Amino acid sequence: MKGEQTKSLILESALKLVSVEGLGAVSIGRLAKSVGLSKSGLFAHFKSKDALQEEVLERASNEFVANVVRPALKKPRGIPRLQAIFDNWLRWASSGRLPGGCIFVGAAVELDDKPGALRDFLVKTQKDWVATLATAVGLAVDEGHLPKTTAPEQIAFELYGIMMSYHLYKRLLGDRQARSKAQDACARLLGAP
Amino acid sequence: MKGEQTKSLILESALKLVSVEGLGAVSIGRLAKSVGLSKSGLFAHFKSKDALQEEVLERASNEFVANVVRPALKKPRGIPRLQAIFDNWLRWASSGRLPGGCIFVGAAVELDDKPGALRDFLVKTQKDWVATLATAVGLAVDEGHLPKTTAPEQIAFELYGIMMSYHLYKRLLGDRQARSKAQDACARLLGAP
DNA sequence: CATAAATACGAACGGTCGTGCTATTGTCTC
DNA sequence: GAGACAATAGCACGACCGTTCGTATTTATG
Repeated sequence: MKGEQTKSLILESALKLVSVEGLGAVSIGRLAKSVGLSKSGLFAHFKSKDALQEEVLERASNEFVANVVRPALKKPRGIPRLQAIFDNWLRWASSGRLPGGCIFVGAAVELDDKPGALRDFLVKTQKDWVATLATAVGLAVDEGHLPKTTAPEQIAFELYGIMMSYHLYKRLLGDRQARSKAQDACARLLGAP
Repeated sequence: MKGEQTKSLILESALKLVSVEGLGAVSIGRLAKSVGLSKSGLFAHFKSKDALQEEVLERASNEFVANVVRPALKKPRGIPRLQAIFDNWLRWASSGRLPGGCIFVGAAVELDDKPGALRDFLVKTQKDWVATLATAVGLAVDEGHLPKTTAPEQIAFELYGIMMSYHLYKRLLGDRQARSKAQDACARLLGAP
């Protein structure tokens, strides 16, 4: 089937466009032009714009797992794995791969007041993600890398915040030290009780 | 002049609408309907949509200063003032006043890749804000409330992150403990070296 | 190679968008 | 109260939106 590979090309383009302009700001017409298809030709691959957006989010989620989560699972449990997760996230959030930064940061803010299947899907992926973070922290406690009094969900919350702050400092404020600030914050979080 | 007070009413409505839907998603027609004006009648108050958006951001900034920054300045320098800033921010970020949450969180993500006067204005306000945070931290160091080795800009970065994480946990994930998580994170940041 | 199916195109639909015009209404000043 | 001026409404415009439909072209299948 050639359809599948065209669809994949469309989503590839959509991912970049969405990362820059946001989910709601990408129109089918402009996306079609960026891929070199006609509006209706592109539309035929998805039954609706909602479906297109959902597939974009799904693809982003898959890439996130492949680039951030999965590689880190090869590292030994505990701090090394946590550190790998964090480093991979930093890389993902500012790789040229997504020229506009992490899609989920944009989607989270855009959809937090917009009920619907799209929001539901996003919530699911984000809950999965913080659960993954918390689990990794829990393993670090088990390994004795972090004190037994550590609350994994609290650490996940703070890691999430560091990443968001990094995103903003780098992309909006243009802070060249954003990365080192994020790393310092992470080091203190994981290094001191 | 009646014009000014109508304009104020428009901005009042716009603030709420923008907080829920985002800057780019609020159209002049819908805003007009929500205020009870005709599209052109409303439009006449601003020479362009850009100008309208800028005035919305400016008003939000004024409200932010009035609700978050200024009241905290009455507290004594150091930890008490820092704590007040943080508490006020939490309240602002989830008061019914802005039904969709903090406007700047939305605007920051929406405008980070969209050059223009609007983005420039936002960057200015956000830099002011982190500078204010850092200054408050510096004062706490001067007062001896925080160790002399504290890096104020680093603490500001992390406070920013805690607030962003709180916003997301509460609004998107619907976490009822978001507030206490944010407070715990803040307590650790300001309470332990 | 023929044929059926999958894929892409172009045009058109009712809507909404931001933004100009021209009137008409309302409000302030003397 | 009348005249000047600010404020609002109504309407029209071109552009783009998501979506549908009929048709042409490409691809896969026998």
